[in-house]
Amino acid sequence: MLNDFFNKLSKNILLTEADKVIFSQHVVVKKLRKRQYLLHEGEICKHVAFVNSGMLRSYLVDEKSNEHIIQFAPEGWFISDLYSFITEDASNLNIEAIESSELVLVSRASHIYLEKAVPEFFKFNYLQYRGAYIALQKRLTSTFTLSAEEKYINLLNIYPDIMQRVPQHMIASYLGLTAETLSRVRKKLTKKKSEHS
Amino acid sequence: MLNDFFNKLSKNILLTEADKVIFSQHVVVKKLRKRQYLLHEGEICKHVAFVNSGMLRSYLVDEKSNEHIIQFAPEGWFISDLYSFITEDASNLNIEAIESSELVLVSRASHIYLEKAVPEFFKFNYLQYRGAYIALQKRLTSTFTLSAEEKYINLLNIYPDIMQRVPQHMIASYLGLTAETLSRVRKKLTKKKSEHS
DNA sequence: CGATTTTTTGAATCATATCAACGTACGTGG
DNA sequence: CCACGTACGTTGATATGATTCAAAAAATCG
Repeated sequence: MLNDFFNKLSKNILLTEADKVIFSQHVVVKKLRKRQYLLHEGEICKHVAFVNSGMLRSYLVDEKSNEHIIQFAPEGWFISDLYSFITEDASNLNIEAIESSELVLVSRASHIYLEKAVPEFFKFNYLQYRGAYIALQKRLTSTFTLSAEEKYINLLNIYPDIMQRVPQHMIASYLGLTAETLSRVRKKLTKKKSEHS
Repeated sequence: MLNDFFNKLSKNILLTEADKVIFSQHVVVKKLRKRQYLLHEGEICKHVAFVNSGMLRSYLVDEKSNEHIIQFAPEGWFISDLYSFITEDASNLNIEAIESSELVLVSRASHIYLEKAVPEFFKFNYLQYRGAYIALQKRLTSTFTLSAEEKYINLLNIYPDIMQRVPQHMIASYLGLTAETLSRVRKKLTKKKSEHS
């Protein structure tokens, strides 16, 4: 059950068998069917979830009830509302499975415990946060500097297979576009492509 | 020279006098006059800078040669291009003093050394990265969900005195607006305010 | 003071959003 | 297996918020 989880950790840190035992005593495996939620806005985010299989999304709903996707988490990724998880304030995010998924959940208490009991896990989180910060900064600058078309192409460069897994309107939401705009962008691109050949 | 720096660290971690001695041997104090640069794009970012006094900005220039401000760093903040600093790839950011400033510089080698020699510094950076990630996520969502006017008001709520220190066109750049748009937003707001009274 | 930088204002333009309708595909229950 | 409902994607017409360009006004600096 926890193999993928341990493999992920092992890519960045050194995990002993003893560490794995400790982890296995402090994490919970959970399955979610498509469209089930790990977190609803208003709740306190109780877990960091590692995605063993499947895929989740976190999103926020604004005053005009438009959804804005913060993050996609396919297998091998983590997802949470870190702000709520740390502060124990109510979250304004929703986290939903967009495919049937298997998760490894780490509660707040376990997270704190594990960082002490397994110093390498503390280091792992250090690297995660740092990497997430850098990646998010890239996303912000592409939001500022690119047109709708460029944003879409840029995303495809980073995640070439994303269109095969994620509904188009969710991609639009992630990019900060409307579904209609993305549809038109794609149409224009396929036209360009056919002209080009 | 390093008092502000140590005070900043001490807000989140416990620093011993011995730690302070170690730090003092591995950091460099540098002064920058207004308009001087800590980093030009194309260079490798060699330092993380703590701002003792003054204020810096980091920004990126896009293909249309528009500037986009990534971060402001007034006294008490850190600034760097973390991506370039870590990977030692060329940076595409510029870091410039927008006021005469005094900085405490930590080189890459020193940063790595200090994280080992002063475990609390490792913890400090963990907290910094985590906090920076959360803050950046808020900024991204406000970019997605708010109008120009709302973005400006939102910024004033977070940094009430920012207009007193930063030229207006830089605020616009930080918010992802043109200087003209921000000027019009402000005009509209002062009108609203006067009507309201 | 003159010179440069910054902010303001106006008019035209543009990219994207909005609203509404339609087409298509999918999956579930009858 | 068909029919119906729901979700998803496309298309068109129109609206809108923000940008662009240009120039004047105001502020700042040496």
